[in-house]
Amino acid sequence: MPDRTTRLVASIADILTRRAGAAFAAQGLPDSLGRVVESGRPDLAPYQCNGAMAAAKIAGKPPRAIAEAVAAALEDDDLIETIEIAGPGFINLTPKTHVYAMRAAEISNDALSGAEKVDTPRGVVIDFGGPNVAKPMHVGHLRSSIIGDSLQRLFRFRGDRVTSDVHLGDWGLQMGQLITEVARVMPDLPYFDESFTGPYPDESPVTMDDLQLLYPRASAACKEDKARLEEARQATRDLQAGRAGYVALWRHFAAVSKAALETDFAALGVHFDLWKGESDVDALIPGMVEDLKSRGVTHEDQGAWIIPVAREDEKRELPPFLLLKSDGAALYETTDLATILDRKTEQDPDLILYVVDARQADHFEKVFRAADKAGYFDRTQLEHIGFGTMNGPDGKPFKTREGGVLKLADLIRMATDKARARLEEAGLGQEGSAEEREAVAKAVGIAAIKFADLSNLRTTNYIFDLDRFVAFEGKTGPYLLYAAVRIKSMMRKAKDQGVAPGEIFIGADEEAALVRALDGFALAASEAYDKRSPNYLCDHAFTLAQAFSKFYANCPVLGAEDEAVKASRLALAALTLKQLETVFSLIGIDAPERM
RNA sequence: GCACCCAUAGCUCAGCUGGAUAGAGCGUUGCCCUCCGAAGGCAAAGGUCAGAGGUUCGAAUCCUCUUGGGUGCGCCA
Repeated sequence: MPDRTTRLVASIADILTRRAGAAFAAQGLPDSLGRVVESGRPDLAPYQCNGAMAAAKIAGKPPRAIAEAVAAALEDDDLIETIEIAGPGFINLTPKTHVYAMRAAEISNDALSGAEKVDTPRGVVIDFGGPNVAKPMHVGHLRSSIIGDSLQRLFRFRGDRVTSDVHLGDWGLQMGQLITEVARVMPDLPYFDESFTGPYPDESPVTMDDLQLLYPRASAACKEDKARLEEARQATRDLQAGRAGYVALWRHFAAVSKAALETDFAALGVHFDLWKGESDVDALIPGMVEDLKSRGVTHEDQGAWIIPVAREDEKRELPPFLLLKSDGAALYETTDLATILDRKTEQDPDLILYVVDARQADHFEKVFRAADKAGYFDRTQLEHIGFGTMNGPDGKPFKTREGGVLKLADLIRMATDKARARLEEAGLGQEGSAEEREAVAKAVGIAAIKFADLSNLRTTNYIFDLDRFVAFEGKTGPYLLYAAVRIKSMMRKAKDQGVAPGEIFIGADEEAALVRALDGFALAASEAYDKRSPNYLCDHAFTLAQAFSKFYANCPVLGAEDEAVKASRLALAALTLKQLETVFSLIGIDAPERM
């Protein structure tokens, strides 16, 4: 039996890092030099440490001498098979095969599939989605929703206490525009009669479809006509001042919109803890403004109340934070600041993340600085998680063929249609019921969209190409689902044959490589967490699926001659499936039983 | 004008705290199903990492400049 005196309880790279770090420390050098990573030259060894070269400067010794001392110290290590020095001082490490077996067993028994919890869990509010009342969700909301949802899943997974908030756009000028538009179309409604004493009807005078038609019309009219715009502004002020008819009408807008939004988010598989909106903090604004005035944080400038946030030592021309417009009305900056106050009282988070289009970077910088300056919230605990836009094939923000914005619901339907066509074309998943086939098509469509979005670097723009996303070959969501489904199929077959997973041991190279891939999850999860970038999770899922495919092609599982090999390989397959599904749960996709 | 994001294979993109021969996927050209789902595997071709300096034993990565593209910049959200 292999030597099992040492338990790992960390990734293989981390354990080797500790061993190498100790060897550096023994030479009086910083243990951080011992960092071991997966090798860039897997033909030489699976892991490498480059610390000796960096150490040469500190120690004033040739790097090879340092590397040799490290190698000598680790020569008899119970985890290391070979340790070799190459080139100027690269230390190449090959772990003993039982290290892989031990690590596989650990990951298998681990609730987090090998990932690690954060050291100190924090309370985190994640603000994302950000849809508006009266406007249907469109592709512009897609990234915020998908990235934000993945982040809330990941932060929870790693142990933080997360509160997600959709932060509905329900309170600005757009509401006044809408109210005045409805007044034009249906002037006889009681909402516009100031002498009306109520009660107002329970039934909304407008449907979601009506709103979608009325809002763009109102918006365009206000752009063209100044008087029309002033009318909308006045209505906005009246609404915010509590004019009963407007408030009643506004409630209908909100309720009708929310119902539609809930449907969209449900289709996307995105959940929010809170459905708060800008209007919810309206009541906090007068007190906040008073507080800021009395403490001299804000002052009047050109008729408006501002908080200067530009700094002397920087060249950028950051405009001041606008607390109140010259007409006394609040802006979205105002509600964002008030929302910070609200969250401080309600959740008292250690961190607030705003998953919003990168184009709003300046806006958030102003809000964060203002919050800090007012003493409401520390700047370091506020983060704008910006993202690039989704562009069409022409490299410009995505538009439909008609030039309009594509609704989210239509996008999902398009993806599902394509997925269904591909499934039928390939003759896959056709044995189930019509309902099952439809569910599979939808799962594939959603996985295609989400994976394509999340696998891009968060900060860059990306080109939307549905055909590429829904392709079943290559680095796509559907391919990942396929990889998982193939394992599920194998597990069913194993059960039928009475084969059970057993103890994992490593014989073939592909088995070791598969465990190395599984082992990489801890790093992927922490990178994704630290950088607030789910693309590390996507990369990991794909790397793992690829490693499994190689294993699958070269290592017969149920066809293995030896019963112990069969049981070990089946356990590896089961473990891969488990971790794959864990990663899926973090990027919000779901593998069906068959497809 | 100022600030932010970006430029890597024909196309779409990765590249962690600077490390060896810059990686995937698609596409192209071969090969592999009497064998667990070939939506797969193996192999080949394909690169002045936008350009120029600098720091370093070592730069796609860090610094400066230039070019080219995207975005934002006082009372919309």
